[in-house]
Amino acid sequence: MQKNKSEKYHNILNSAGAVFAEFGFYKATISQIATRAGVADGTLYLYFKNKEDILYQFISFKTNVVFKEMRAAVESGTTAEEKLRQLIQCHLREFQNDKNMAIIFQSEVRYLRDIESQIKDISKMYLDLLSEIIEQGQIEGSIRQDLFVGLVKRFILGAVEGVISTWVSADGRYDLVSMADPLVDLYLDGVRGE
Amino acid sequence: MQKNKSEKYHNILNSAGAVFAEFGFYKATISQIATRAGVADGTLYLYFKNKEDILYQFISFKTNVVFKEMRAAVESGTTAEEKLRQLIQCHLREFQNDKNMAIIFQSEVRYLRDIESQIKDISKMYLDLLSEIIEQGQIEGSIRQDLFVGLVKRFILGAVEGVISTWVSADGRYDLVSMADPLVDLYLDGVRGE
DNA sequence: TTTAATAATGAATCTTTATTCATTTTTAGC
DNA sequence: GCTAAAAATGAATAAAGATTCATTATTAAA
Repeated sequence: MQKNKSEKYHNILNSAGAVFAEFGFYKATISQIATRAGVADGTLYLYFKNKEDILYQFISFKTNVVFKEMRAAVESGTTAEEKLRQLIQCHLREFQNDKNMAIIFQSEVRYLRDIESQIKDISKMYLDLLSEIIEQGQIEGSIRQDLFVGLVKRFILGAVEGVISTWVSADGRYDLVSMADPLVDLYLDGVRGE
Repeated sequence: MQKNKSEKYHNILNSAGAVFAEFGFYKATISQIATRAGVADGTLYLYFKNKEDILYQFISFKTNVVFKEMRAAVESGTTAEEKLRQLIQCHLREFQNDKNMAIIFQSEVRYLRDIESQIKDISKMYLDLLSEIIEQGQIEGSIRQDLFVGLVKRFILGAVEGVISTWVSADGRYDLVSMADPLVDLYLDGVRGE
């Protein structure tokens, strides 16, 4: 198994992403991935331990990339509200720009239940970003004090994921990023009338 | 294949639910399900077309039950706010009372992408319930007019699902239903301070 | 009790694929 | 251009597990 992350490695990884996204992990076959990558079946085993490892590495790689972006986005804001807007915008942008990733994160991550790993911590990292933002907002006074923060975080992440999920179901036919501000407005002000 | 939904049919369905929830659809085996149900492998095929059909029927059955409950819950309220509270409470209660269902809805429904069916409409039915409530609220004046309803619905459902998902990850160790009111408060009033 | 229909069994079959590895091709240093 | 190491190939292997079906057990009516 090669050690350096060569061009071929990433080529296979991307092909795998496309195939997993289209068929799901279990229905996807090694041959499909190999064919799409333009290599022989056996070649995959020079770069990956096994089929599961391909999924694992895909998710792991994407997670790293996306989190770097997200952290940068958060740091680009000053107030809690700015940071939140930047985060949600970044989240939607990254997923919009990589629909395979969006689909896989949505459908396959659940299958990694057993695999103890950094992967379990995808949401955790995200929720930690949110924690920081919420705490800052509470200090600033822009966010209420009387909140169950654990619930608020889940509330925010759940809603973004729901929006992404709908977008995926709609085959990515509309602009996802434009949902960011309306969504944050909902977080902040709720739906109550009068 | 039997036609009437006998006791054995439901026994198998429940066993399947437990096994699917524990191992996931693809890692679950027919033998595991049969053993847990206390019947022979072949017996499953007297009641179900194939393995996928078992999952399909499980989801289908649970969906019907839960939707009956949800509709009743909504109808038990008068104002939009009451209806929303009842719906979310019912949602959380039903999932709390049937963790296998919660896990399966969360992890496996995505796999039915290809299967065109009433199952695709799980969220749709739910979103329709929400539509009614939101529209009523807008007429009453308890919900703002200037909302993108499509987004609001997704926002609400996404957040509940997120909360359920966290509860499942935490192995169902706390009371899910008690999250209902705080959650609805978030929908209504948001997190903004002062 | 006999019998015919119905239900259940579980070992054998069949299919599908992930994985291996003996062989071939490519690469790069000389 | 030669050669040894590295990389790639893809046919053969092996394992798993879904599904079938000939056989056995159960049921219920006469």
